[in-house]
Formats: sequence, C-alpha cells, structure tokens
Amino acid sequence: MARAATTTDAFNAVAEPQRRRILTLLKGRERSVNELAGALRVSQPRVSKHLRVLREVGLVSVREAGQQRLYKLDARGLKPIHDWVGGFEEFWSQSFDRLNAYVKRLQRKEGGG
Amino acid sequence: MARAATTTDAFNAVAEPQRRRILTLLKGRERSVNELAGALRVSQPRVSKHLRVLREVGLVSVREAGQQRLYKLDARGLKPIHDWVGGFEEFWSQSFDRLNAYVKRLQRKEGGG
DNA sequence: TTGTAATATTCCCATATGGGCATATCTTCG
DNA sequence: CGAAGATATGCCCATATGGGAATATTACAA
Repeated sequence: MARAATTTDAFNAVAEPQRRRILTLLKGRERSVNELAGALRVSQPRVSKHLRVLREVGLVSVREAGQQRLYKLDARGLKPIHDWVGGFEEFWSQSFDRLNAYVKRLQRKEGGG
Repeated sequence: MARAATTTDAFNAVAEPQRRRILTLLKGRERSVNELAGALRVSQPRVSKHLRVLREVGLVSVREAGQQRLYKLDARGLKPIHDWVGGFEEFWSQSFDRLNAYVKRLQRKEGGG
C-alpha cells in the first residue's frame, strides 16, 4: 500500500502547506480561484487541484457565481485535529507545567506524610 | 515533485494514523518497540519504521536500555499544529458562537444608534 | 455564432510512501 | 564462542502525489 490519499481525512489534506495557506486565506471571506491563485502566487490549475482535495474532505464548499466559483471555508472538519493535538497540550503549555508542579508537590506531601 | 516527505514536519508525520496511535501510547510512559508492536498488533519492522519518522521530526526520543530501545514522547513539536488549527476554533466552538452573537448584537447597536 | 474569461481536468514525470519479508546489527545469556 | 532476543535496515511492490503544460468545459459578451 502507498501513503494514504490526501483526500482521506483532514489530517492528510492539511499536511500540504499550500492547502493550509488556502484555508487561512478563506478565513475572512469567500474567494474565487483566481483570487486565491493571485494571493498565493501560484498557477490556477494548481490551486484548482488543491481546492478539489479540500472540497473532497469537506473543508471548503463551492458556490457558482457566473463564471466564477467562490470557495468558502468550512473549518468544522479541523476539529478532530484540534481535539487530538489538544490531548498533548500539557507537554508545552506553561499553565499545565504549573499544574503539574503543583500536583507533584501535593504528591510529595501525601507520600511523605 | 512528489508529496512532501513524511519527515518534513509534524503535520506530515502525524497524518499517518498509526503514528498518531504510537504517540498516544507514549503519553503515559516510555515504551519499547515490541511493546508498541504488541499494543498496536502490528509487525515490529513496521513500528520501527514509524518510530524512525517520529524520531526524525523530533516527536519522540530514544534511550538505550540493554537490548531494548525505549521511546519517549516529546510532544512539543505538536504545538505548531495546535496553534494553526486553533486559529479556526471559532468555526466549531460553542463559546465562540456566543461571543460572535454578542459582538454582532453590539455591532447592530452601534450601527443602529 | 464566435471569442474570451474563469475553472477543471488530463497526461506526464519523479518521488517516496507503507507494507511484507528477509536480513543485518547489537546485546545478553549460556 | 555460539545462540537467542530486540531492533533497524534493505529490497520489492503498488500507489498516488504535486507540479507543469496543454486542453476541455462552462459562462458570458459582442
């Protein structure tokens, strides 16, 4: 088997930097393909291909507006990533560090008393 | 060019489900390769390969203990993912919804008054 | 209808994947 | 030393990637 398809899930879709940039650009408002291509300084077919992936995993939706396609962010699909990664927050968060230190102090007291 | 290497960054490394499972298993404590293979019900070479990727992106570290290699989680590398995805939290978070509603109400007042 | 703008798709290429399997490496034990 | 355990690596395969370039598709304008 090869690597899982980019369209498998949000994790795979978002592993590609250009697609992340696209999603970020779509945060504010809908954008057309050419608009995105211009902002990213990337060829139109390339953007279209990335958008297809994002569409297939449901991270964006399209709306026809004349000869344009307006792409809109639908970021709900990112929640699983946020949830999973969030499970590791204690490993870099300051406040978690403090909580940890506190708990350990408590544990020492318990053990020692 | 082909798809970016899995060892390019945490985004790519973590796109593979088995590697996520490994990281999750390592949350509690260090584990040997065979221990991981057993827990995941996966062949040892497979685990070793995934561990190599995780090592190369710095998400785990290794320690030699006799003939075993004990792998330890180093989740700090996940923070960039958490940060990036966190930028989209408003799109699924209830509390953000409420905040949004509140802001919009305010804006209507401002605009109307 | 013809032409042009906006997108999508197709074909080609180089690359590296994840898996299976065999094997090399290194460590410890007898 | 030789055998066995624990890991890492190498090779082979099928697959799909992301990019470029060309072209198909669709919508609108003249």
